Amino acid sequence: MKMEDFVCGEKCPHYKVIKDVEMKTPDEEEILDLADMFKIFSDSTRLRIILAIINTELCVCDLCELLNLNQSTVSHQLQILRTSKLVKYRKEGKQVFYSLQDGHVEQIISQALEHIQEGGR
Amino acid sequence: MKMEDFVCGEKCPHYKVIKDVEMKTPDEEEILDLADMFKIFSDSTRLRIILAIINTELCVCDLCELLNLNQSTVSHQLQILRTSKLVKYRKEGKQVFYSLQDGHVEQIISQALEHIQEGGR
DNA sequence: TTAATATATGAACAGATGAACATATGTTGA
DNA sequence: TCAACATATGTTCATCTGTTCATATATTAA
Repeated sequence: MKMEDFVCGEKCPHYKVIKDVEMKTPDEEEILDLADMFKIFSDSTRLRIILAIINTELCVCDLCELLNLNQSTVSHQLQILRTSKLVKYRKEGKQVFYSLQDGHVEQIISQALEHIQEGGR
Repeated sequence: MKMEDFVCGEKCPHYKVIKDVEMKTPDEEEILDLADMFKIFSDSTRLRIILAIINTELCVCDLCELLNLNQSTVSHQLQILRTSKLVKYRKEGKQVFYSLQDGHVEQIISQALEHIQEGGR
């Protein structure tokens, strides 16, 4: 990046600071992955599914009951969670039991929950 | 919830488990707030802005340069971040410097980043 | 006051997304 | 084999979201 490229000319740019930040920032691909992950959590239906199976494995039918959603909606969201490798599943006859892939998800969510609970300020 | 309300009749429902999960799950409002928070993080532009100001306050112009975005886009996203109380700002003449509201955001993001970096598995 | 600069905001448009419906797949037992 | 059940998936539609363009506001200096 050259000095002349700055929109604000020599008036505003904090050139050194920018260079510095550029160094420390995760690369583009990581940021996109990160955004994708948060996108999964950004829907309340998916979040409710995740919270439901945080300590217990549940079958699709249980999730429908618990969350009062129709089966199609639940299955579609579970597919998204499967694709993003956030949940694992186990088949038992006709039923499929879902649970969280690992503890990381739980940590991320409970951290965020803390932030919420500390009040809007 | 009554037994008869179950879609799967007496075949599938893990009644006790469901009751149990219901107890431990955060209430609706909290889940919605949580989803809203993740929604903020779910856009790569906003995420890049957040990551940029994670340790340094930056003016809008700096952010435009650093992220190679036009000024309108940055301002719009900053408004969203302001509204959700995730950033604070400080005016200095014509410029406005933005920084993170508190350390929680950083923690949530770095935790998620760890998850990403551990590989897709 | 006027011009230049930094930021904010309104409107419009393209693309993304979640829910619902219909239907398909797969499993079990008769 | 067939019927019942549990789950998955394709499609459509209404809604939401991010970006861009144009313009407004605010601050500074001449």
